[in-house]
Amino acid sequence: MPERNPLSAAERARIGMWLRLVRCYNLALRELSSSLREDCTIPQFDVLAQIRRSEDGLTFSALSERLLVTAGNLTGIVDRLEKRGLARREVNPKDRRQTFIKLTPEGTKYCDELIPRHEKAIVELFRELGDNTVQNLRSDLDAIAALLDSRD
Amino acid sequence: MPERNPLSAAERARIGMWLRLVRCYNLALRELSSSLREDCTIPQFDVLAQIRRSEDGLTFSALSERLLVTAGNLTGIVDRLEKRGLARREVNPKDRRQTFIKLTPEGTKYCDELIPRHEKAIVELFRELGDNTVQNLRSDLDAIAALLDSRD
DNA sequence: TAGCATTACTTTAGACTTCGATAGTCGTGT
DNA sequence: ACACGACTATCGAAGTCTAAAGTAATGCTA
Repeated sequence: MPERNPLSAAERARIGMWLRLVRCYNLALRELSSSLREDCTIPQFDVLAQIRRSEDGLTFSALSERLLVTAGNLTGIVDRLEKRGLARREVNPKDRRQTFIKLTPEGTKYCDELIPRHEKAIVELFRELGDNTVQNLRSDLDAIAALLDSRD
Repeated sequence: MPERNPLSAAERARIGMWLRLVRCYNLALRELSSSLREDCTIPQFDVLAQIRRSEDGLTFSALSERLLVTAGNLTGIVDRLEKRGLARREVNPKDRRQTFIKLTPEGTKYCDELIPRHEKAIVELFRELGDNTVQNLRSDLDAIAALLDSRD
């Protein structure tokens, strides 16, 4: 009998909220990745965008924290960016454990064309949403992020 | 000069909203998948949960629509569930192109233990969130989903 | 009933993802 | 000097994901 301990309305509301968040994430991500498809994968784009906005490049562990992915994962992504001539590795001479990931000049040019295009795609995707809906979502999602950041 | 066409406040708000949504999704997904880790991957769980709540099983294409993944992807996931003895394939005798995915008795037992546990993990993760925050998020996310569903 | 488009699943190739193990490197304490 | 523990990036295995091509079954239509 699965009804042994039925959920309260407040509990069901939280589950429903999560399912809706997952659905929105997946639907939007599909649109956005198909709008970049010919140029770049989303993970590669995320790495490029992070490096672009930081002078002097970023280490794998710094990138790993910002993008919420494991460092092992980044190895492959950066390999591919390097192979495309968009990024390069540069060992930190002060601490040879660390490797900075930097943009090549082509990578910088590439970013300056691609980032505004991607931002436009995001804006376009949510254009019809009411301005106050957007504001509410921002602050409510901030509340969730604060909750989750403060765990362990 | 990347400042050629600066974004309006409303545009920046939409981009910020999306970035927050991505962050919340990733943070929460990490917690939830680690709470299932020893038992099941999230995609396998999603397939099990869908089949569990539908009598007579589901076809690959029905599952594909509900879970927003490609059918090619499901082949591998169902293979693994079959190998674990939790699910089985059953060709539709009325239309031999279709395959129903059904739970084995062990699969049903497994679901009835795992699903409540996963629901509890979700509830626990968002417990501290205010009830009206939850309600607002539900309806605002519904607005996004409606927007995205109505595309092409 | 022979051809043809459609539908449903599988396969393939390439990319992403995690975890756990490994190998260098650094700093510290002895 | 040197051992120890901590940190950093890489590698390997297993799983997830997509798009595109392949295969099989079905249905339409002439």
